[in-house]
Amino acid sequence: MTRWLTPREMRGWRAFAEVNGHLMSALEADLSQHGLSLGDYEVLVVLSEADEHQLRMCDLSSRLGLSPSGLTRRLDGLVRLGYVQRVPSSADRRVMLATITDAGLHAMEAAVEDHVASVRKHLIDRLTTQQIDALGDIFAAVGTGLGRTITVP
Amino acid sequence: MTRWLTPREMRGWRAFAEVNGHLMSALEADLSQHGLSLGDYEVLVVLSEADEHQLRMCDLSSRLGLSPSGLTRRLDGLVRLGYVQRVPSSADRRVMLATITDAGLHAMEAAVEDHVASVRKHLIDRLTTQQIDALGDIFAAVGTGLGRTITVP
DNA sequence: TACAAATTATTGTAGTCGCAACTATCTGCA
DNA sequence: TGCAGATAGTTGCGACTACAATAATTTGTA
Repeated sequence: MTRWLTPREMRGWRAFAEVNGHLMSALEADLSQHGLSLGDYEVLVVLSEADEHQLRMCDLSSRLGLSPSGLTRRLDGLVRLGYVQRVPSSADRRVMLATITDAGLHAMEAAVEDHVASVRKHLIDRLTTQQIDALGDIFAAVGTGLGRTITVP
Repeated sequence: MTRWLTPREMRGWRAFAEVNGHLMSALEADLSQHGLSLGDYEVLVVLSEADEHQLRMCDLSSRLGLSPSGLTRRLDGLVRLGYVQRVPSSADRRVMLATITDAGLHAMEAAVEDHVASVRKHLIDRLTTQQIDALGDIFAAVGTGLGRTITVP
């Protein structure tokens, strides 16, 4: 027996489903002025917050929700830009450590101000304080269901 | 002067940013058991709710957040499956009307039950009633900022 | 120790999408 | 009416991504 969505559940789901993509597109478009895709930017952010500015490929791909091959190609681009380096791990010779370079840190810093403004403009500043808390609660709960823990710096 | 994100704002944004993709991947994976991508499914839903089961390509691409060319290719696939037909508009010869077929309606109906269960499992049933309302309010507000109006059947 | 199974990363291949360019058609205004 | 500009859809092309297969290395167990 199927439990259909109630009108209120339908409204919540549909609003999310319909707006989600447009929101990400808007953020992506704003960020492109700095020559970075949202995906590239996320790599730089995650690496900049990692211990010693480096992370194993497999950990990074999991964090970013990318397939291993997807991350390999994404890193190819960032290496070409000089923002990231590949460093073989001395502890495990299967492992490549993705390391953010000084140039990568500078590129990220150059973009972060506009990016924060973009997130404010399209998302945060449209919400009340209660809604911002609810947003965190909602996606933390969903993330838990998906076996994810949210990382907040 | 940049207004940085407060810790609570950062938590809301990061939770959303980190979980969003994983949520959509989970829904996509569940739906793939019916041989449909989430994108294909959305086309069928939108067309099934449209007047006379048909929509102009440009209206459809806007609704789905796809570029015109992206919609052309997506429809190619659905036409090949027999789920959608292209019908030239008699009122405007530039226009092609995308029309859902009976086979398309059946394919959608065959998938909808599992899809609703999937949305419940990963999203709705993890939230309180208040959070479900908040989800609708939040994305309706964001959608308004992006010039979108949410459509609820 | 020895070897099967698991783990890590990359490459080949195919599917998807957006941008720019193009064709066809319509609209508005002189 | 006639024509410039706007609008609708498709196609070429390049970028991005996932899946499957592959190679290298490590781990667990007999």
